Amino acid sequence: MYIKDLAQAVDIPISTIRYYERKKLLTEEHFSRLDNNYRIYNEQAVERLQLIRAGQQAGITLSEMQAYIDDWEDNNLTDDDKRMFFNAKLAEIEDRLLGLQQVREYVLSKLEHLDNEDTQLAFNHPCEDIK
Amino acid sequence: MYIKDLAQAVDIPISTIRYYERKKLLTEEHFSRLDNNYRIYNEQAVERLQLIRAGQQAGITLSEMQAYIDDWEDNNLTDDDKRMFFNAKLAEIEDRLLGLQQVREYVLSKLEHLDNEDTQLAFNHPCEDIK
DNA sequence: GTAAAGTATGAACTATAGTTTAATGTCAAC
DNA sequence: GTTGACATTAAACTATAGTTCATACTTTAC
Repeated sequence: MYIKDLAQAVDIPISTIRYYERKKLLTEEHFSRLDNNYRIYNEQAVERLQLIRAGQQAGITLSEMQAYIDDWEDNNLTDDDKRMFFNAKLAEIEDRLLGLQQVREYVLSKLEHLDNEDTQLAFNHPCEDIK
Repeated sequence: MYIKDLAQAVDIPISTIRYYERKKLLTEEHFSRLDNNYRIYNEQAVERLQLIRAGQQAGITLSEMQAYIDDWEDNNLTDDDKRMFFNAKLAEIEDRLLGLQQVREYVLSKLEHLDNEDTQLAFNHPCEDIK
């Protein structure tokens, strides 16, 4: 899979794919080189890029992801280290999920308020300020 | 309320508060000046900063917020405009929630993998659900 | 009345996440 | 054998969201 094909497969610009490689988020495991020096990517590359995008959606930065991947792939860690690491990450994720859900409620309430406004406008009620 | 008090009230650095002012996210409506040129903030400032933080949680950039607040306060937006804006934001939030849940599943699967390893190694109890 | 703490300003600096550019190499088609 | 589409690199550039710095003025504490 040439870089162009990978870019199309995951809908990420070629320049960004090379940037991720510079940032060590893509390594030798994700591609090899042809004689002409062109990169040839494998399926792991697709998965890694999808994981990066999922992580970004979740508000995890590239360096956080990098650190996480490093820690995972470093076998200096005992199972307990790993468990602690993942439990910590999980707690962070749960926190973020909660926050995000709150913001969703907030946005939803604004939408409802707008809809109520419509019904109320007919009766000329004064509109209170939104939050 | 001096800038220090505001900073404490909303847990945002003083430098960031001044930065938001530079970015026009805080205006004359949110503070006045003493004779010595010190800013004195009002409750609206607290609310505005909380709104900014909530917006950021929802993935709204400062310039988006700036444009949105301007339009909102100039009454340039119809209710349908507002509805469309919030619906778009809602879709983005749902996206982020999905991404976050994917990452949680991924982390959970890693933890389960570790625990299964343990079960085989040490006859440990199966792992109860975390969180 | 001097030092420490707080406030002000503008400008430079930082980090993150890329994008763009320039210069060059490769390959397939005509 | 030249054109065009693709590939390579390093380096410069951009935008966002701040932070830090240098310098200076004000207020509070001792």
